[in-house]
Amino acid sequence: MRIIYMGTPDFAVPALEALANSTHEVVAVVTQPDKARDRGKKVQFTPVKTKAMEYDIPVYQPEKVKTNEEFYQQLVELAPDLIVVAAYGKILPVSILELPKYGCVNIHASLLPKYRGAAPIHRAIMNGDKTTGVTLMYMAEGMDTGDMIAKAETEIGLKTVEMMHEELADLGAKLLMDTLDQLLSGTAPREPQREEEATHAPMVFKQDGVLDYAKSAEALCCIVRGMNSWPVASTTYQGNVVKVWEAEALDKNSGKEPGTVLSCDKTGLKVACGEGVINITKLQFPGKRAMEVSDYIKGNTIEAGVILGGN
RNA sequence: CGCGGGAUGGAGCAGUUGGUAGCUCGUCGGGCUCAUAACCCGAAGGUCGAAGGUUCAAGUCCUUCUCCCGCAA
Repeated sequence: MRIIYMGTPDFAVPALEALANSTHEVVAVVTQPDKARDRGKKVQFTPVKTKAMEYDIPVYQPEKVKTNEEFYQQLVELAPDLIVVAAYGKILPVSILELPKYGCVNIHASLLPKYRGAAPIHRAIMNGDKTTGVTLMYMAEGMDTGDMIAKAETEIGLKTVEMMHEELADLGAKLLMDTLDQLLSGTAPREPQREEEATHAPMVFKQDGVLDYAKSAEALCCIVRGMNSWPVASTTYQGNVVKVWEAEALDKNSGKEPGTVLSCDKTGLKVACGEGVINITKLQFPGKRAMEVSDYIKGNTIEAGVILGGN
């Protein structure tokens, strides 16, 4: 069978790899255009493009897909039986959704209908959810609103976004492969989403990771994990933006004003919160690399009593 | 050539107007102690990111390069 794969970031790589290694033919990969990003504005390929090139699969990178007749014609000529999408990053018009004989399916990193949208993994962790998962679904016009085909659930525990990304990417790939035969014979199940249970997971920005010590230590730790390794939680110390990579909630109260540094030693940087105490164990100062607090204090000090956050 | 920060013993940092390279932690040895991640004494360990230049003399000034980091995307 002829399959077109559309995806962009690392999350979309495992499923592409699984398909490429299957008995089916991935006739084309569609991914976001190369962009000059990072320091020195170097042009970088998307992870999916890099993987596609390893398998010598033709890569398409249209700037626009909505009203792009030329791109649509290219897809028509490729005559796909199925289109698989995973974190592609652009909205597909109905004309494309209806093109393949067996439809367009999407791998979404949440247990739909919860966390529809751009940052489902981040939001699930930041909200302190116990579990999350991946959902394989048929694509519809709305944002992640299509009928569901299969799901896989997993514990969040103390995992960071980065760890969950990897895990869910693999789970998603597995889900796809387990269901592929049904998809390609038109016998896959279809379960409509319960609209009333739907929630949205908007994109995360740096601003979302600015620690507000009025919150509970528990909640702040979820944010820290939900922002690691991107965009990374942060706080302010003496006018510098300090990134907070790792932290744990301590089950005790200080009575001090939220944001007050209680102590800073090799066991961590303890800060008073609205509820509980947060123990920051790994941070990063401007121009420096991330380091354990136990390393940081070998040549620096953070005195007890100062207030972090300054806002 | 997008803007800026950094590269100093294993780790984290100092190093003033250029003049024998320091601090904290760690490591090793010894001591104190019922004991210790605590304390005391001592030791090892650095061609100061690389290459050139200026100088009587460069971690410190000039040039080029490499790598790392933040912002912006």
